[in-house]
Amino acid sequence: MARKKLRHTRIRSESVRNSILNKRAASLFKKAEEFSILCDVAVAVIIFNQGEIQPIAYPSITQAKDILMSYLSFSEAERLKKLVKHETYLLEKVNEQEEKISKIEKLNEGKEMDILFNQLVEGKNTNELDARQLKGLLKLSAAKMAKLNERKKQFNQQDQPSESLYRPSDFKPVCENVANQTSDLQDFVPATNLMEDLINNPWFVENMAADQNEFGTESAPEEGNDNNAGDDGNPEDLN
Amino acid sequence: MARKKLRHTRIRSESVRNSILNKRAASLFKKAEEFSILCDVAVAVIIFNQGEIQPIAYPSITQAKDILMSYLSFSEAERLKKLVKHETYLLEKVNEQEEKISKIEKLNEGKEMDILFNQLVEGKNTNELDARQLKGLLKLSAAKMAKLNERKKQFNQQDQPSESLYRPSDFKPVCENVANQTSDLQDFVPATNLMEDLINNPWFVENMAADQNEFGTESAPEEGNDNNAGDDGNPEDLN
DNA sequence: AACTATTTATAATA
DNA sequence: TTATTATAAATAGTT
Repeated sequence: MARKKLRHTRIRSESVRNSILNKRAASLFKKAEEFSILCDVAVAVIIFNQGEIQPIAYPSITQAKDILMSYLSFSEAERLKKLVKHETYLLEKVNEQEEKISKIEKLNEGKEMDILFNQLVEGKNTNELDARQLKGLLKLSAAKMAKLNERKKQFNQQDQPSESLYRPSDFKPVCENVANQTSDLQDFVPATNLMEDLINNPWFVENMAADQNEFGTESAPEEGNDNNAGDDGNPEDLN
Repeated sequence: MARKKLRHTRIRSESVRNSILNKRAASLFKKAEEFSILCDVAVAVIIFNQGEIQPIAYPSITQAKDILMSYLSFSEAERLKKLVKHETYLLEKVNEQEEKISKIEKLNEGKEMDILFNQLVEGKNTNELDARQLKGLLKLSAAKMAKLNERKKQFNQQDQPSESLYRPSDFKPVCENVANQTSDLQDFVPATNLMEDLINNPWFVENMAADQNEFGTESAPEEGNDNNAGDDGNPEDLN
């Protein structure tokens, strides 16, 4: 600097300031260039003049950007990469879990229906059930019905004495231990007959048929576009 | 600058080069500071010495970063923020789902046990069950047992005719529609008696008792540190 | 923009 | 390393 000591404050005159700015910027860039060659370093200089959107930069805006990014983005970009990876991982996890939930819920519904069916067998009042439960239940009971009917047919075909129905030729005691431990084993009756009795139980049959007629008209009239009236109980008719 | 003309090539000696690097960097920063004050501009200088991860920067790494980010990385920084937010969202979702799964699975286990119990009542061979199923089943059956015993006690206390047991005073037909549609309604027997019959069924009682003795010694001997031998079937003894 | 009196920066040396 | 110093370079103020 010359003629006088350098100022430590902002230059008031805008024209002077701009003049100085250009000189000093050029000088700074020249020094930066010398520096980078002499010392074999990468140097980036960026100058933001307030009011102007575009900065002036050494070696160039693009190069300065790249140089800076190579550092700022080293840590940041690594973090970014990790984040993206993490995000991908999380998204996968979410999808996996959603599938898992879906499967479990399906399974759950099936099990619930099984329970409801058994509760019904145990005498639960069907008025306590909602439309969804009834629908699932009907599906299940139709399936069970079909199974039982088939079994009944087999029994009738064989036309054997009723004792052999409860103790078929391949019957084995449920627990060998029990067989050895209990003395009054011969007069027990396997619980298997409980279900079989159902198909000969008029209450069960009538109740099942009535439920199918009633369904969708009283418990849940809003979604009642089902036309199950006159349903013969064929499982194929239930979705 | 002094003594001789400046070189236009890289300094060979590493010690000299490093010495020069420090001087020149300081000088550059000094000029940058003067410049920014005099001309009221924002200046950022970043010097990357190859091999070193951390750069040297004016006004500071953080400030240089900020200055640059305000121009170069506006979009990038926004993207980063959004990613972080998204990640938080996903993490929350994952946690929610994990809780959901946990709840469903718990519920599921309970239902499964209910089903197993009913299957057992229907005559399923207990040898088909694994240790976990047996354990849950025992818990459930003990609870049901207790309920039934209590009920049985009530019945015995009341000492009423058996018809009133099956048709208590508050009994209502399961389906009004059925009552109106079926003529042979009066001779139906509610299925409620099926479960009640169990507690008088020697097979069921013996089988339950046998299961508890057998449990953990044959079906799953590897985790058999349970000592249920001589268990009286009291539900409090089951975990 | 060019000049120039100075100040600053700094390469080589101690 | 640090200090010295001769000298190149930068530059405020002037024209």
